[in-house]
Amino acid sequence: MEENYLGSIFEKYLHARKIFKNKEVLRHSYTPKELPHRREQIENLAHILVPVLRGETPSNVFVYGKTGTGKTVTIKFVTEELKRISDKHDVPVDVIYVNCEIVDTQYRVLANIVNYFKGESGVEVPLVGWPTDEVYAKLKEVVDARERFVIIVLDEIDKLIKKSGDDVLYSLTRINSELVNAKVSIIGISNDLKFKDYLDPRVLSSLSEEEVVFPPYDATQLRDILLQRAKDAFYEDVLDSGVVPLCAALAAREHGDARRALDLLRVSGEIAEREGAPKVTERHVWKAQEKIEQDTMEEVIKTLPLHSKVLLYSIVLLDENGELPANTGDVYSVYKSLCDYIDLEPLTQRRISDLINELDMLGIINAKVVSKGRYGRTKEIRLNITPYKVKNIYRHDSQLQSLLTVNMSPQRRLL
DNA sequence: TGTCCACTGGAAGGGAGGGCTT
DNA sequence: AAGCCCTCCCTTCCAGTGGACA
Repeated sequence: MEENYLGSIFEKYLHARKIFKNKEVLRHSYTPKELPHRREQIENLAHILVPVLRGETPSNVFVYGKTGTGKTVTIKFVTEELKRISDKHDVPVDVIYVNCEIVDTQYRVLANIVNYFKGESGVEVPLVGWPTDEVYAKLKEVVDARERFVIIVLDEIDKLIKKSGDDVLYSLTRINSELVNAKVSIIGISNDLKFKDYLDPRVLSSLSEEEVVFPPYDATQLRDILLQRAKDAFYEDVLDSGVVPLCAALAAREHGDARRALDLLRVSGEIAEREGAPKVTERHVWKAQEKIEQDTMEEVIKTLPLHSKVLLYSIVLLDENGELPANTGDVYSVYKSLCDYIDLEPLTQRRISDLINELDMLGIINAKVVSKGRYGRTKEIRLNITPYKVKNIYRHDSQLQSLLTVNMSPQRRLL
């Protein structure tokens, strides 16, 4: 019996038509051979970088665009192409890619650059320990070891500035005056324009000698991108004709995010595959949309700090009691009882007020400031997710499991 | 028209923790 | 190791406020 059952699962998969030819093509990290609708940006960047081939230092570049507008992939594409051509003409070019979301301190950025050359110089900077000055001196030494062009790509540069200030940029943008052999130029990538305000004007003017803007894709452009990738990712005829347009339309709604579009297409395929369906249909796309949204929401809630989780649970309880929308005071009193229950020192109402705003920003709840006249000014708080989902997530959280057994009387007494 | 509620949200400052410097 | 500094999280204090109600 057991074997028959298992057997039938295997049979089902054996006979199901294969969906994916090459799933890698749909990953964010994949660099396609062609980038639709980015010709203008590619040409701009090429113009900016082309002096390298004549032995001149190219301008620094500042690249701006929202997430999923193809900034990183375009830069990678252009720099790889530049390297290919320059190799052919015997112009030594090194491109160093630094993701500042991960490498987010001055020290680590400099260390990363020095370590890029460790094969050649034999110098390796440890993760911590050296004074920053020394790393910088070492950097100059290894970079200047011979005549060459060094292009430093600082992706998510806004994160670096916000965390560590603009000292790194200050030193990197004027490093050329201290080098004899090598020339350095910088490509800064950001999805936040406001971060420029934090920059020293001298750094800013030096960094944005040239600027390249990546506007969001519209639905038609997203469709072209998806079609191009789908050709390599899926077997022929497994995609219903409505699938790609729907993925494109849904992603266009989310500020034209190509990453989101690719995720949708990939997850749709995965769902179809798991169902053993012969084709990917629009129904699978809707399911994928729901899954992605749920997954991100779940991830957000899971990584919430403890007090925010307890706070969220008090809103869940109020919801189950039919007492939403509630105001700050109500939520705070339930929160305090819950803290009491699990032996947690409660935060002050002032702090909770901020945490409520944070939950609102994350889209988990809605908090609107209203004035109830005689009855004061407060926030009106609503839940944006079903209580069931929250409980489900807390089920696996050892600190919060005990909350799941708590019920609330209509007088808001915990039972 | 004024009062007064139930907060809001700014400001200042404490303390823990982490990284850099000495 | 010790000192310093910065950042983050949080508390305390408080002036400010939109509008129902008298």
